Amino acid sequence: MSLNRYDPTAIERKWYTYWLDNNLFAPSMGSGQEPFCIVIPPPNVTGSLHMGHAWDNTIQDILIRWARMEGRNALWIPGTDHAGIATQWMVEKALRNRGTTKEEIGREAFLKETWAFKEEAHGTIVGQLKRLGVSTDWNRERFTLDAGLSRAVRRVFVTLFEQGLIYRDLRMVNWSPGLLSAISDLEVEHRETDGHLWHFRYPLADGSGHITVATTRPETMLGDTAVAVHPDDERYRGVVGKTVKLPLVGREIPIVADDFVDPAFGTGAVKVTPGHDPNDFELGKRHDLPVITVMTEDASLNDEVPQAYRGLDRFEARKRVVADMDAAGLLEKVEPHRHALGYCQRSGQVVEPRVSTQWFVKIKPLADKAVAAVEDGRIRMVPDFQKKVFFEWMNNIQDWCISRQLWWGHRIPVWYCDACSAVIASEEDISACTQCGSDKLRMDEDVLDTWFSSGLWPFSTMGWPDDTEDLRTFYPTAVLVTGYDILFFWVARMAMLGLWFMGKEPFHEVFLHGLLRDQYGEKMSKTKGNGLDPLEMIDKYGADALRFTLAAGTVPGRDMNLPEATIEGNRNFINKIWNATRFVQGHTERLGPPPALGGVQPGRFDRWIVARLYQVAGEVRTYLDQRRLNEAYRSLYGFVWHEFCDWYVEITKPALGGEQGPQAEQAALATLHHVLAESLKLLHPAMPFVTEELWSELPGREGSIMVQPFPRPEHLPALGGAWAQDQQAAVREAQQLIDVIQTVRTVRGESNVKPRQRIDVTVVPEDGTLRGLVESEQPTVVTLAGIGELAFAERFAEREGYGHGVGHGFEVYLSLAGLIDVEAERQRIGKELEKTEARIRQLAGKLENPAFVDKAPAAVVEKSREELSALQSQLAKLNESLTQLPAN
RNA sequence: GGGCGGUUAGCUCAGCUGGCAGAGCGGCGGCUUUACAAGCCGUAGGUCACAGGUUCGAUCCCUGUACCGCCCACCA
Repeated sequence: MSLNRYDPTAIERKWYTYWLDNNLFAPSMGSGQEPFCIVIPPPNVTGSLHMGHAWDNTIQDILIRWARMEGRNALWIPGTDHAGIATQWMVEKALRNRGTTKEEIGREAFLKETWAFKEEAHGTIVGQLKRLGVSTDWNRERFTLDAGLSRAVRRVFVTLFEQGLIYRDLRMVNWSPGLLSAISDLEVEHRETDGHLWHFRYPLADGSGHITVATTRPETMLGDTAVAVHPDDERYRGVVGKTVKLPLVGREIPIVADDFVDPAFGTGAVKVTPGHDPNDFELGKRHDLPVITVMTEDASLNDEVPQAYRGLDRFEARKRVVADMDAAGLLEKVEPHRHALGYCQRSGQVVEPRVSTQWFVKIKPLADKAVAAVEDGRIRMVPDFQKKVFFEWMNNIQDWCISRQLWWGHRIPVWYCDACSAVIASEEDISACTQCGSDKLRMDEDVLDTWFSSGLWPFSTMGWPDDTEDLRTFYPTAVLVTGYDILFFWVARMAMLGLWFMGKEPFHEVFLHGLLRDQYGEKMSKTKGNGLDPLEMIDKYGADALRFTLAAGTVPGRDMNLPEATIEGNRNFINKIWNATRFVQGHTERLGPPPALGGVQPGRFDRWIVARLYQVAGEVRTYLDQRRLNEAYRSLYGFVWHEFCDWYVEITKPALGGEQGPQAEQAALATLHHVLAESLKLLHPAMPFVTEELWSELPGREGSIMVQPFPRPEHLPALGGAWAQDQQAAVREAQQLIDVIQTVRTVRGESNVKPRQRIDVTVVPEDGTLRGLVESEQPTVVTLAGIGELAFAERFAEREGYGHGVGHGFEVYLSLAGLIDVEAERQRIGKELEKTEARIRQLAGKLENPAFVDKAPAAVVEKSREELSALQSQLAKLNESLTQLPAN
């Protein structure tokens, strides 16, 4: 069968089904095979995947498919994350749209609702991943809330609890009034915000005057329990120990001295609200101040404040307090003030510091192990500079607040006994108190931070806490691929928990890619609506084009801009490969199946393209190994398009036309086939669908391209015959011949000679080697350069009517009588002269410098000398050519 | 307030042991060349942000400056 026009949608579904049906994504589990495992960063079941996911998964698929072709026991485990906050937020939003709330329908119904939501999102996500072509082993798919993973979560919680590394405490936490839950430090987003600094007068209780405090949060004054000044501040020396009467409230509160206060900021006196400010909370502890929480969970004022303010939202209350203070003549002044405010990442609400009882992980002991593993290289970071970022955070890490006042997630496996007040952590559900036997047990209402379960992902997905074959085979995983934006959220947690529970790092390498941006460098996001939708791009250009684009844009750690035009360009590249295959296929059908390489007598160009193929194969492997995907695919793209298609395919045309005898014909056919087939293999990890399709079209190819050996430079010597001999010479000679052809073409182009018009050419080589070379490849040179009569001369004096070109070690003269544009020619030569002269000055200067000649490596000096003399002879030729141009 | 990136062609970006600055897109000129107009041939375009330093030699290494982006951070 022969190929039609390239149409991605026509082939992609077919091959994905084929791969699944043939179970090609499962690990081979062959003994002696080196394992190579990746666990997918589980996408949130909140909706659909964006381009960032497509990027992340393309990289992983490339690494996995490559490893498979290298003969490794490759496994990629797929799965999804329940994403507690994010998912609950979406479902709550949906409920609100239906005019109800989760409280109204109750916990059980809400969870049912959320599971349904999850199922739908999951279906969408899996469908998208399949469209992208990911070769994950779907039989091993996991979900963070499934039974196995939940068991792992409980095991980890209870173990850490028993080790004293999980504790419950009354603390000031980041409270999200939008979510009605505590959130971790990492979930707080700091943003510079314009605010004000209000100066309030607090009258001294003894009537001897007032003290002025400065605050950005007037409403919290209703919860003030002190005023603080710096102990050394002369201005306030006399008032420390006195009390003030808190305006609007009437409470008498002390003036205390504390080092924390910065005398230079504001008035040097600060109101102290231990219930609503982390600093004040600490300060309050030092001075034994009462903690008054003046807000409800949704951040409106509660009954601890005077009647007039109760029930007001905190920002309403702020206005009211300022107005009332002003009315009382106690507002001294208001200054604009820009400061960083904490916002809840999910709900967007300003975080309200709030004292509450939460569960924490004492994280330092775990962090130390992770830092050590990165320091000593058990975990490698790509790019390397991310190590610094990692250490910075890990070395200043704070205890991790893991309880969330949500419903969607792993319930905290702790029971409280109302009879004996025991607190029991248990892996199994319990119905009676393990201390007193009472059945008056209450299970903790809260759930765990989502990242608590994702942190176990590299081993929970493999069946831990059971001792499974997967764990024994695939843990530690080879590489974790993700964006640098979740280094702390996820990578750090996996490193810590993996080392703690498995005793081994969860991955040998962390490969951090960047963030995707649009063509203007803006971060892609749903809210901005500037994101390219991966499915839309796949529909339009094919998954392979999208994947190749993402791969070729992958520079470790660097953000990528993704203009649609780039995807289009790469679709065109695929189209090029498609058509090259059609070309080869056409000749195969005509001439019969291609012989093996070992059975033909290769010509110079055959040896050249094969040598280049294996050079490129070496580069691709090296670059992939270094995770420099951009370089790997730049190299491959250039080879396939600009060497194989632009040159080699063109070069074979005369031979395939039978002009050079049966031997050359067979050699060309065999070489075309081989180079194409091997190129398809090199391309396969990046563009699996089209390479599989084209592979299946090549005669004599058996089985999926997925499991073919990835080409290596070492394969070249095994080809036998003349293939491995004098590769350098073949490459050098081919390049010289190409130079001759290009030089002729340039002169033709400058004089606007029609492509089909044959022109007589005289080549003036500097030595006999080149002449012999051109003569031996005359048919190729003549065809590709559009030459009529090809002649050689040692000197060529006649200029009139001739176009002149200078290449490396030769000149060409084109018989262009009547065609030559003298003025254009003069300008072109003039320009060439300038360039040559400039370079000569540069080189000569260098060589006249004794320091250079002395100190630079001999090879560099020698190279410069050679280049200089070549340029000088070129210069002479150009000058001669210029002076002999006809006057007009 | 600390820290990390970036600044290279009109645009988007490569350039990883210092030795002639590259690609894609876009531009310009020419092509119905029997795989491909999603193409082919040719071509123009750069003080590698700025200032110093190291070096025979710096886009690359060091120091500083200016912008841009990001991360972390409890000064009200």
